[in-house]
Amino acid sequence: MAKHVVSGSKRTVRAVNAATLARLREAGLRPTRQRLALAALLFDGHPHGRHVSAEALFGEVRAAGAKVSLATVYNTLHQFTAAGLLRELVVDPGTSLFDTNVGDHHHLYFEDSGDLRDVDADRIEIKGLPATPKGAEVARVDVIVRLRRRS
Amino acid sequence: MAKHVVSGSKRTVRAVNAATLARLREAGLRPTRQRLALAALLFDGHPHGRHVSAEALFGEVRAAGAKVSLATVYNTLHQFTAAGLLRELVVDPGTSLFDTNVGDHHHLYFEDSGDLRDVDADRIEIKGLPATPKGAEVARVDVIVRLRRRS
DNA sequence: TTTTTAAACTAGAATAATTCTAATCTATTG
DNA sequence: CAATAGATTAGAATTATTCTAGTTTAAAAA
Ligand SMILES: [Mn+2]
Ligand SMILES: [Mn+2]
Ligand SMILES: [Zn+2]
Ligand SMILES: [Zn+2]
Repeated sequence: MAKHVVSGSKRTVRAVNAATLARLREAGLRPTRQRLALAALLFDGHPHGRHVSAEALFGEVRAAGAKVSLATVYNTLHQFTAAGLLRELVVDPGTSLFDTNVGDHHHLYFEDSGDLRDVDADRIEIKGLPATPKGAEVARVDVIVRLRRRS
Repeated sequence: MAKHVVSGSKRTVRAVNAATLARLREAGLRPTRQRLALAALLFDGHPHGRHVSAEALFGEVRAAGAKVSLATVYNTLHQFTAAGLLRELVVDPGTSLFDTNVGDHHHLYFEDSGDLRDVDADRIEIKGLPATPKGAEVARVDVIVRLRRRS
C-alpha cells in the first residue's frame, strides 16, 4: 500500500496512508496531524467498518501516542460526518456512535454484550411503508434489531 | 366515563380516571398524586398516543398546577417504561422520548419539523433479516424513516 | 381511627456527554 | 518566509440525566 510523504510543521515528516489523505482532501479538510491520526484509527485496517464513541476514540488516539484534545475528537467526528465519511447513530440513550460504514445498512444490536453488527440494506426489503409525503424525501432509514438472551 | 374517588392524605379527595387507576394498580405502582397527574397527561384523551420528553412533560405537569419534581418525572417515566406502559425511544442524539404507544410500531420522523408519526408494525413487512442467533430472541425492532424537505 | 412502615417524593448536588469560548497554533498560499 | 484562514486546545459551560439523603405519604397493621 502506497505511502505519501507530507511535510508537517518544522522538520517533522510523517508517512501517511494515501487513501486517508485523499479522503480528507476531497472533503476539503486540511490533513492535520490530529485528523490524520483519527482517520487512521477510524479507517485503516477495518475492512468491515467500525462503530466508535467519541470517548472511546479519544482513548485510542491518546493510547496511540498522539496529542489530540477531546474537543478535537468531537469536532473531527462531526466534520467527518458532515463530509459523508461517517454516520452518526444512537442505539442506547446517552451516547452517539460513529459508524465508518456509510453504505446503506442496518444494525443488529446485542443488548447484553453491547455488540453491534451491520446488516447490508440490499439483503433486506421493507414493504408497506407509507408513501413519502409530497415535498419530502427519505434522508435515511434506520433499522435496529435489538436482541437479548432468550428467556 | 366513570370516575373513582380516592382518599388522599388528610381530607383531600380527588376524582380520578378509573382506567388510569387500574393501570397503576396492575403495574404494582401506588397511585400517588404525582403519578396520577403524570398518567393523566400521558394517557387521557390521546387516542393516537404521544411522544414526550421528560423536560416537556415536566413543563406540562407544572403548567397543570401539580407540584411534581423533575426527579419524579424521570422516576415515573422509567417506572412506567419498566411496567410496559411506555416505551423509550431515541430519534435524535441527546434526548429520550417516551412513547405511550406500546404496541408494535415504527416511526416516521420529519427532521425539519421534529414531528414524529407512528406506523403500525402490522402494515409493514421486513424481509431478509438474518436469522436470530441461537440463544437470542428479538426484544424489539425499531424502524425510523427520516424525512427531510426535498432537494 | 391511629400508628407504623415501606415506598415515593424532593431539592439540590453530582455525573456524563457534549458544546462553547477565546487564546494559541499551523497548513496553505503568495 | 509572511500572512492568514482554518484548526486545535484547555477549561468553562450547558444539557440531559441520575444520585443522595432527608421528608412525606399511601397502605397495612393494630
Ligand atoms: Mn452530534
Ligand atoms: Mn432512561
Ligand atoms: Zn454500522
Ligand atoms: Zn410511537
